[in-house]
Amino acid sequence: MSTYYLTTPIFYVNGSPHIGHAYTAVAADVIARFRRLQGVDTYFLSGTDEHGQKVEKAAAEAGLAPRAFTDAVSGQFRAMLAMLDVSNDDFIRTTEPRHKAGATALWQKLAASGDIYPGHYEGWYAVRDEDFYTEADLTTLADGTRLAPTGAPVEWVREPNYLFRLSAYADRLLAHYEAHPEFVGPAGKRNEMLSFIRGGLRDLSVSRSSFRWGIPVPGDPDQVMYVWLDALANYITALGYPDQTGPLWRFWPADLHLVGKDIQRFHAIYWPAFLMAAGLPVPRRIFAHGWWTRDGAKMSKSLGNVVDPFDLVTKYGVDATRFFLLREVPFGNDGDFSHRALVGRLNTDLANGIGNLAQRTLSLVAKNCEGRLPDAGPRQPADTALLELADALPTVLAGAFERQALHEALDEVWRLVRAADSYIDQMAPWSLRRTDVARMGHVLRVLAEAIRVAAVVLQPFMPASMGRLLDQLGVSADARDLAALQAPLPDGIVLPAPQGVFPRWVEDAGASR
RNA sequence: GGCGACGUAGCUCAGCGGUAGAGCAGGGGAAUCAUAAUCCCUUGGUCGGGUGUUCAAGUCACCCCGUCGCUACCA
Repeated sequence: MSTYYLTTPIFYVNGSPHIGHAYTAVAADVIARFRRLQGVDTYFLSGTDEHGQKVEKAAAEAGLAPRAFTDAVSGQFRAMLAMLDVSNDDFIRTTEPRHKAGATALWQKLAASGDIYPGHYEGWYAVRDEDFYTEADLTTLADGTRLAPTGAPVEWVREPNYLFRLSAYADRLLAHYEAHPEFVGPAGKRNEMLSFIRGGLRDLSVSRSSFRWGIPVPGDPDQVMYVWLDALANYITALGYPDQTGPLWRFWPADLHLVGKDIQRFHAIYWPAFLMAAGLPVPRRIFAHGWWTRDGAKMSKSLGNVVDPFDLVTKYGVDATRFFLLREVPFGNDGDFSHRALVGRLNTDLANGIGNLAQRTLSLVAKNCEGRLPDAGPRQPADTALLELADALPTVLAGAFERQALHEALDEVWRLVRAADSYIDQMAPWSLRRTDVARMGHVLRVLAEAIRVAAVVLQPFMPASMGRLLDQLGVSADARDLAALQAPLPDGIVLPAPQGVFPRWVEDAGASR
């Protein structure tokens, strides 16, 4: 049986979850659920990244010990996943013993092979920002003082550190990119990674001594591991690394690391280099999605326009939220969130679209077929045309999922929904009721089959709603994967009373925005 | 500054050498099974500007204008 291993980034716990985190998690969940629907042995990992200076600082500001702070924030991320119906198989925290042990083993492996060596990092450092800057970022004043872009004065500092021999991997990385054009997506991001590598790779400082909140460097208690080396290791420590004989190790290498575009480089360059150095296969694909703005403006805490995923779900419901995030914008592009846009999708695509289609079909069955699924009859050309569109859907969607073209997958389903609405209008079963009852039944049966296909393939996007729709279509709980679509629904099964799946959003009198 | 991407209907985008497309929004009509939902028809584009290659260019090349991304040790 083929396997599929996909991951979200582990979320950095220096702040609460926002729509960006929800987006990554939902997208990954949809992909994982689709693989399961295909019958693929799937493993889906999420988690939290809890070390580093920023977390140490955020904890101090909150008046908490780092561990107490990360326990709380990590819990918020876990709650977010649960609320969004995200079906991750595991949730790893970098503060867990299993992770620390695995990350330590990885370090030792890299040190043993000579890819980590003692050295020092030096550069322009701004004490006020607690950050290093490159020469190009700096402004030099008349008196020779150099300033960071933030206006903070910088000084040249030299910190003893362990370095990773990244420079030695440029050629191997380029060769890998060459041999695997699909390694990084979208294509534009791949170009950026390539030009970064071609621009020359310098050895990477992989330890820090300026703060304490991290995994200690083996054999050197004065240093902690660089958070990225620590964090990236989660993808293998969750599978049991360094033990490569455990039950989960079969999932390595990962099929897909889904990431936000801001952390592409760490995943597409540093991580594969670490893995090469450790003698492990590299992930098959790294795909970066875009960012959300809010009503056209950048989201930021200071502007106070951050979209809280908990609020979204409370207000619009889980499935409408999930659907909106994936339907509104081509996956990989940036998108804009607005109440208006979300309500537009909710009403047009869900309530007026598939919701209404199912309701009109099922209520005709309820009223005119004694609530039983009518038999399939001889097919007329229009029937065949609609059913062929439906039957092709699983394959078409599989292709879209292969490329993480989630918006395209939805687009394809809606082609079927529109075709079905067109079909029902042309066939007019409400007229056939008086002229040709048998044909009316056959038409409704064709519609039921088409809706069933749509509902099955939409389960990954809207698990709860599509579950309810499949209930109404009389599809048993164990016959809801792609393989089950091969068999027609049993004739004559009794269907429950139809009930709208997606109510229209009606603006309250008092509601603004 | 360097490298790269993009600029197509009001909006969001697809098309990437052979008579300009989709969804939404707008207009007209039909139907009445349905969540006043649906269906059909339709308005709308000198495909950022220019030069060139070609029998033929949103589609290739070059230049210009505009927008955006990357340009490493915060994540």
